[in-house]
Amino acid sequence: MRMSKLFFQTLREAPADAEVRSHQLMVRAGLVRQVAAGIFAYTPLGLRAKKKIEAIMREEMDAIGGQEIVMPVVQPAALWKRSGRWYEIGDDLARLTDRGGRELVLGMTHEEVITDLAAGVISSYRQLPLMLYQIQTKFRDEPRPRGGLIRVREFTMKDGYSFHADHASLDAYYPLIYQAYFNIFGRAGLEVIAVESDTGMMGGTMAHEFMALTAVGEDTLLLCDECGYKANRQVATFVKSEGAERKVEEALPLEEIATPGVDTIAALASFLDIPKSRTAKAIFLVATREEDGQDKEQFVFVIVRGDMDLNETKLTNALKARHLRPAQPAEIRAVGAQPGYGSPVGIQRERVLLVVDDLIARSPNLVAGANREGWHYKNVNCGRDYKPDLALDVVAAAEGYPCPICRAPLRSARGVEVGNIFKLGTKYSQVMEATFLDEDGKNAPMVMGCYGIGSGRLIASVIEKHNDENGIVWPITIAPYRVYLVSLATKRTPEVTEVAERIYAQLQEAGIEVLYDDRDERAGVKFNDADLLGIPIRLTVGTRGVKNGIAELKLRRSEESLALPLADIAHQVQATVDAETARILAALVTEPLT
RNA sequence: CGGGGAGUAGCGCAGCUUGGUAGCGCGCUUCGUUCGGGACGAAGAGGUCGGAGGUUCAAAUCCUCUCUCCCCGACCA
Repeated sequence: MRMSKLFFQTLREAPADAEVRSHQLMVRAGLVRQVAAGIFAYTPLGLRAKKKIEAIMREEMDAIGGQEIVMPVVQPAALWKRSGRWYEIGDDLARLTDRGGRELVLGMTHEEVITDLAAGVISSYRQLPLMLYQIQTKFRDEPRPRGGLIRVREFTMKDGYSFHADHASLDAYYPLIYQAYFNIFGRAGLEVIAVESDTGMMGGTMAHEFMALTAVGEDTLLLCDECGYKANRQVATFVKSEGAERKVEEALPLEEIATPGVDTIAALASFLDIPKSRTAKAIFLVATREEDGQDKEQFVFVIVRGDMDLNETKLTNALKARHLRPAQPAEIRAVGAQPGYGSPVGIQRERVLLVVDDLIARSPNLVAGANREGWHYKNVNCGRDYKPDLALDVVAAAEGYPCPICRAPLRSARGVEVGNIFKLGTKYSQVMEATFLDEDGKNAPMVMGCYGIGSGRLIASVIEKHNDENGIVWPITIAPYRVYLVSLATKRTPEVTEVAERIYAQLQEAGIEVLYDDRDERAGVKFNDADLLGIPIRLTVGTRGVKNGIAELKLRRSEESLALPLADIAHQVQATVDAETARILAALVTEPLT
């Protein structure tokens, strides 16, 4: 491609509204342009990178038996009503009506359509297992897009769905997809870790998220450097030993104490000069739960130790709630509790679901609120002073907490979720009646798995990792072009143009993707753009070189340059392409499923 | 949805306090000189000042409403 004809624009300065590094670089290098909040257009260079990544996805999906299909973005609401998600999902699901008044949705994912599709085609166990995938647009009306392509509303996703005759077949397939995912990210030059994750509204029994570790990540991960335990904070567990150690302490009499103006845990601990771990934190929530096909709201009173935080995901899952929201002050008072001085002692017990963290049940003599402004109780004991409905692990793991496997301190890190895989089981096949006849001639629901990777987020994550002060440093496997050919010709040096044109033709003939900077610009402009665009191999043709019969080859990722004889230059460039590609593939690893 | 910030040329910004001909840098066009790490000179093009309403002789500037975008949080198959 000739730069003089390319639809692109490099910017010397980043747009003011781009804060995240990858966003700034993608806009400055002319890969994407923002159209609306969380909605982007890809321009030619960005699209080429996207297609490269998607080609890798196709190869890896095909290698494990995947068959590519395409499903619609606009889908009938009826399908979503059948799965129930029409009612479960809120405003993230974009809904519209066609001219005939029929309800439609913009697909935010494709479980409904694929399950319906599979149900229509599959009728026998002989057709299973099967894996179908597509690379298609999704639309999720996110409340807050952010970070350029890190979190958007419209995006392209590679989503795959596998169908099995039984759980054993899915269990056998899962490690294959797990490895395929490592292959995809590895080939894209992105190091990821797989962590256990919440199954969320997808449902299912097992799930992993593939996380690229970066500070701009939206998820918090807990990692153990000793034994390799890794989990999303939403599901991470840890060893709660401290409470057990104090179990020997005897329960002391309940005592009411004046604590004027002390309405936070931090203030309470400093007022009484005790560690936060000797206090109980009250959290008031309202859970939406389905009972007899009806949504019902339930006031939930949660108690965790003062030094710990509630993990809402754990609580939501434990309660099988659809949704949790903070309770309003009026709602809190209505059950007999006092905001800021909340206590399980003396509330209208029948109106609340009382949940305590299991550590609370084992921690004696805590300080808790007295449900009276300016007063607290000392020596509150679970079991003696109040009886919880549930005692289970509902607190969030944090940096330094003991690893659940080996007790070494956990480390926390931020990550971007670039892919995820779920064992769905029969969640969708059951409600949508996607059944087949098994070997015994009985109807059974298909067992499903689903597997997703966002293209744009993956590109952004790669750039987030691979850049320097001058611009992007593409891994050669997904770079928009592999070679950036710089001609330093001027009007007075037509011989340089001639050589550059010849090299351009030779490289193209050799099948090497080359971006030819034939613009009438000064050397500095071209070199700076080359750095910004980050094409892995730069070939420079100038007066000096031409005189000596050489062109200059420089890798974007290194400072050194190499003189290449003009004769046979395509072969030498190809060798460099191969070496750079091999360098990335050498980093691929076999990851056993943990 | 709560909190904070911003909308003036393709990009980055000034002008607004104190109302009076809409500006600067980069980029873009033409010509000339230059030419191996973001050249120089000259001449140009490009604007409903986010939108609507109001105050005023007069509004980018003051008032009201509204839309959009960004950041933090809530949220996030």
